[in-house]
Amino acid sequence: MRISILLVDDHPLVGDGIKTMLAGENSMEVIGVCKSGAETLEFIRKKSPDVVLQDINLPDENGLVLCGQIKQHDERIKIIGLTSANEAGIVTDFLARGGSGYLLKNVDRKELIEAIRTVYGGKVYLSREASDKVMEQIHGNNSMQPVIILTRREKQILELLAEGMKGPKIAEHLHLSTLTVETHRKNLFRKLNVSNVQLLLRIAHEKRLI
Amino acid sequence: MRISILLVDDHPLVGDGIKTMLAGENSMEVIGVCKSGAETLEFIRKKSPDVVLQDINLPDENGLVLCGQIKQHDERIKIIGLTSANEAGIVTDFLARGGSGYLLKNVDRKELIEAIRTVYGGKVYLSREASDKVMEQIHGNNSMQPVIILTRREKQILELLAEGMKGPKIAEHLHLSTLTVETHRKNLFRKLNVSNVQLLLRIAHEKRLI
DNA sequence: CGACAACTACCGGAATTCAGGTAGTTTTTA
DNA sequence: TAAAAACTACCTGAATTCCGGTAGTTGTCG
Repeated sequence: MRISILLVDDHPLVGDGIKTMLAGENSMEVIGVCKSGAETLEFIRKKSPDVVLQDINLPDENGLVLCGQIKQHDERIKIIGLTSANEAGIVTDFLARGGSGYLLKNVDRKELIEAIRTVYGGKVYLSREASDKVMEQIHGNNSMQPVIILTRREKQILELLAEGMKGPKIAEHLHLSTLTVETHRKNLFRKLNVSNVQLLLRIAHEKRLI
Repeated sequence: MRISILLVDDHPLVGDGIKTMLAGENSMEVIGVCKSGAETLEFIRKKSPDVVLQDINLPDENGLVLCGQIKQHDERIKIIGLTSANEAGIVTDFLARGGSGYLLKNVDRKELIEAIRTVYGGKVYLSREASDKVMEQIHGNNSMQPVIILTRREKQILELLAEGMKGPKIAEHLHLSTLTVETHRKNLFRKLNVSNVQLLLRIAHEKRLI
C-alpha cells in the first residue's frame, strides 16, 4: 500500500515542487492538490488521504482552523503543516489542533520523505527549524518584559477567572468578600496592563501564566 | 563533554530507575535529583543542566508552570516531561511552555537515551504514546458533541471577543448596532451553552473554534 | 417560490464590571 | 526587627453584560 497524500497550497510552485520531490518515491502517491480550505474539505469528503501536506497561509481560511476541521472529519488523517520562513509561534497551536508535523518550505527531499513516513507511522515530526520557532516563541515572549510575578492569591483568582467564574462566585468559592476579589482582579489588570477579564486571560495565556 | 542531566521527581523509585538506566551511558551524567518545584528552581540557580527530566505531577507546584519557569531562567536548558499512564492533553501545553520532549514513565532505556540525545540536539522528541495522547485529546474533544456550526458573523464576533474587545467596541468596528452585537453574542452563548464571555472563549478554545 | 437560516435591531431590568481610589492586618524577607 | 509585600475590605458611580424576549429584512437553497 502506497501512502496517499493530499497537497493543500494555493501557490502552484510549491505544489509542483513537492510533487516533483515525491515523484521518485514509489511508496507515496499524491492523490490530489487543493488550493483552498473549501476545496480541501470537499475533497476529503470523497477521498481520504493518509497524509495531508498543508500550507498554513490559505486564501479563504485560516490554515489552523482547516487543520482542526480535517481532523474532525477523519481523525486518522495525519497532517503536516508547511510554512514560509517568516512565521513563528504557530507550531504548538498547529499540534494542539491535531497536526502531526511541521516543516518549513525550504525542506529538502530527504526530510520531506522522512517527515511523511514519521507521521504516517503515528509519530510527530518537527523540523529542526520548526523546533527553533517554538523556542523563539517562548524566548521572545519573556525576554522582552521584566517577568511578571503574580502572588498566590492572584494566581488563584486568575485561574478561577479562566474557568469562567465571575467575581461574586469566586468570592464565595474562596470565602472572601466580593470587594476583595475585585481588588485582586484590579491588581491583575495593573500587572498585565489590561482593562478587562477577556484581555487578562488572553495575555495571561500568551505569557503562559495559566 | 558529557550531557548533564537533572532529574525532577518526587517518587524515589522513578528517580532510581532513570539513574540506573543512565548509569551505563558514559556520555550522560546525572548531576542532581530534585523532589519539588522549589528545590528545582533553587538547584538551577547554582548549576545549569543541559537537560531536565521532569515529572509533571509534583507535590508543590504544577509541573507545566515549573517547565515555564525553568525556561525563563535559562532558555538553553532542554526539558523532557515524564508522565504516568493516565494523563492526557498536557503534551501540547507542555511544548507550548518550552518543553522539548515528552515520555511516559514506562519508557525503556533505548528510548530514554534517544530522547535525551534528540532534545540535546535541539529537536523535539515525543514518544509514540505521547503522540497518541495528543490524538486522544483531539479526538475526545470533538467526537462527543454534534459539531457546533457558527455563522460567519458569529465567528467574526467570537474572534473580536477573543481579542479582548467588548460589545460596543465591536459594534463600532463592524459598523453595527451595539444591540445587534449583543444578539450575536447571545446566540454564541446559546450554541456553546455558556453564560458569559470568559466561558465562551474558554470553550471555543477547547473546541478549537478560534 | 417558499421555507429556513442568518442578519439586523430593539426593550426592560437586574447583575456585574471597571476605574480610581483608601486603609487596616498579616506575612515575608532582607 | 523593620520595611516591603501581600491580603483583606470598603466606597462611588458610570459602563457594560447578561437574560428574557420580539421582529423586520435579507439571503440561500431545494
